[in-house]
Amino acid sequence: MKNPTLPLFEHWLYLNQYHAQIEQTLEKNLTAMHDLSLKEFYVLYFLAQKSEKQLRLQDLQESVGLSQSAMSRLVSRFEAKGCGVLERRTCETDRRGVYTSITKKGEEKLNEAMKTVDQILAQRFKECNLESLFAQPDKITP
Amino acid sequence: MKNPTLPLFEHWLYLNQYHAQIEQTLEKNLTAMHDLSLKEFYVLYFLAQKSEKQLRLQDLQESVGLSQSAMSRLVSRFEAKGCGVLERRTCETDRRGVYTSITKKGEEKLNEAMKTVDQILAQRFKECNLESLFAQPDKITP
DNA sequence: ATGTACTATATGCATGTGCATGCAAAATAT
DNA sequence: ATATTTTGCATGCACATGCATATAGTACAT
Repeated sequence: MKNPTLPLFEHWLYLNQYHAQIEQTLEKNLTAMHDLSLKEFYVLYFLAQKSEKQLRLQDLQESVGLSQSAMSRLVSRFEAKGCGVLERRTCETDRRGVYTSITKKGEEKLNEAMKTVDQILAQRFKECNLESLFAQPDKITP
Repeated sequence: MKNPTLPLFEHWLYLNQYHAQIEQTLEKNLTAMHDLSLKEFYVLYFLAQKSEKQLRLQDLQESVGLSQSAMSRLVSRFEAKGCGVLERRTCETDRRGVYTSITKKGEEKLNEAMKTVDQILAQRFKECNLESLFAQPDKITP
């Protein structure tokens, strides 16, 4: 007797669309203005967060949310781009491991790119009625 | 003098992770329990929404948020799976166009799958402090 | 010390995606 | 009416991804 398409799902669709729009805007602007993919930006961000300015591939995958193989190749491509924001180095104490570290140049690039990102996020977060996204779905259509 | 990594971005990361987790759970469960990808499910949903139970490929792309070519192939593959939930038919009045329509069997499958989806969404929406996701970021770290 | 199990990353392969383009049908101009 | 432009979908191609597996190094058992 229930409505087969409950408003719960419509909420998800809305959230989905909202997320996709922001993601696409970030991707487009980072690429155009900083020659960075969004995921490359994430990598720089998570590296910069660490005081040692470096992370194992393993830790990067978890943070960014990619598979092990995808992250391995992402970092490879990123380093191969030759923009010098990133370095790979075999771990001395465990020579299976690979450390990826961000360079000074990388931190500067990150800071510049972060300005763009923050600007976009500020605008998007403002222009959208966020509360309605997460009003209790049950209470919207009785 | 500003902090180079403003909390605005952390909010985005949180939203991103939240979104990714739900999406992955939906994908996994739809595949396992109903032999449907999430995007196939979206297609069925948008078709069922229309009273005519059919849509142009063009309209489907927009609704689902895929490129024209991706949607063309998605529907092709979906039909080719042979589960009989979907039909493609050339538009009579404009023979360039293609109508995709959902079958009775498709609607039943959608309803079953929707139960799974709603169940997951209800759980995920509940177990997460959604308000904190969208508290005004400015006010969090003065 | 040697063999076995485990771990971290790299790589072959299949797949889904977007972009550019092709092709057929319709709309428009002349 | 014919030529040109536009539209809707299909398809070649390049590429990023996940899964499965290979490779190399480490840990553990005996």
